[in-house]
Amino acid sequence: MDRRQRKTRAAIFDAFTLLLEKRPYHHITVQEIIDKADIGRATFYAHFETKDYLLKDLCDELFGHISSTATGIARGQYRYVCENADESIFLHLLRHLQGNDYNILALLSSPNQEMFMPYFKSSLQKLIDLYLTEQNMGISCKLPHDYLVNHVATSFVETVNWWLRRGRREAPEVVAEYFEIAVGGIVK
Amino acid sequence: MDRRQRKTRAAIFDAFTLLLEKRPYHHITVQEIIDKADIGRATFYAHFETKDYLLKDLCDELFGHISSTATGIARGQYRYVCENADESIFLHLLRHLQGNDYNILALLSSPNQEMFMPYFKSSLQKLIDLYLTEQNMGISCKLPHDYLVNHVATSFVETVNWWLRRGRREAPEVVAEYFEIAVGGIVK
DNA sequence: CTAATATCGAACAATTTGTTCATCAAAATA
DNA sequence: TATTTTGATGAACAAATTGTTCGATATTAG
Repeated sequence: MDRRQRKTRAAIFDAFTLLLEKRPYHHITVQEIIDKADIGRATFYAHFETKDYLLKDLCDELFGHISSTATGIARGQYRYVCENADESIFLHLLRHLQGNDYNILALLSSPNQEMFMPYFKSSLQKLIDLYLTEQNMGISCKLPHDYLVNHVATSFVETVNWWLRRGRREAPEVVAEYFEIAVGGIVK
Repeated sequence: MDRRQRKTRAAIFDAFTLLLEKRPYHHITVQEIIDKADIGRATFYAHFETKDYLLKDLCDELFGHISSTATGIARGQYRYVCENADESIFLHLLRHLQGNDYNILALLSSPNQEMFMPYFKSSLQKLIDLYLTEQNMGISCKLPHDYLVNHVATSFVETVNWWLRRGRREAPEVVAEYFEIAVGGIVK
């Protein structure tokens, strides 16, 4: 990819992200993005058909990254066992969230939180599906598989949102503990 | 309120609801609403400042109704006890959803499902908050009250969404059973 | 160096929004 | 019933925004 294209694309993503952190998506105009990114109008439309496609591409990049990281973790050494795991996969995710990827955190704390939830959730679902299947968990319980996956994924997303809404006062360990109490009864 | 006002307001709500059932909120134009409601342009703006306010008013009406019904139920005879309740409050809500209020169901099944979730959830939160506090439940467990309320409310909303996504194949009793298995471990 | 390609910026039509106003119709009131 | 008040109408309007086009310029890759 041409270096110019890369720079333009990055400039647009950065500008868009900054705007999304402050104001609701629907109130952000293409012109604002263009101004903040400091590019020409025609250039924007050479990269993205519409604002909606821009959003989609941004989300794919952000959560695709998390998703692959998560899948990597899922193949690894972590076990979802409430009693004796000293680092559950969910604690790991929380740490990962808090530490590296400030962008995702900022967006999940933004006025557009609701908009990003589905992306976040669906990347988690892949992970949790894999996880529950691999470890043969949740078989003994009477819940349909997809119901269970959805329930666990949603509960984690909501746990993160609760954490963020309160300004991340609790340590990841505490939050992970809450989450495991909340869903722990089912899959063990 | 003037009969003309009532009729106009109802016409707008009906038209808007019909449109919301089929197409995403952001793609619906004020002009479309006007056309479908068969009213004058100026009339629309005499009733609602913007499309956003119209949405808010519609939601207040829909979920305010559910919310007060729910609060009524909460004051009543129902108990959230998994083992021996022959009709939990949640089952009652599911029946109520399936039966009477087709509009809410249609909107929660629509392309705008995500948009209505927060309203649905917050009306449930009031109910669940009341319920858990009244019955002194969830005290023995180590979760913060607001975390617990949020978790239970979200789980119910997601249960309903799961049910709707699959075309309401299961009987309300079965769905209520799933829900109670999912959250049952915590508050007993 | 040269050919290909990305950016620029201004100009453009098309859509949508929200307002205004004079006129007409319906409701409340006396 | 007659009068007054209020709501509905629809056309016309400015403003904002969108997505496109095109010739000129700058940058990259080979």
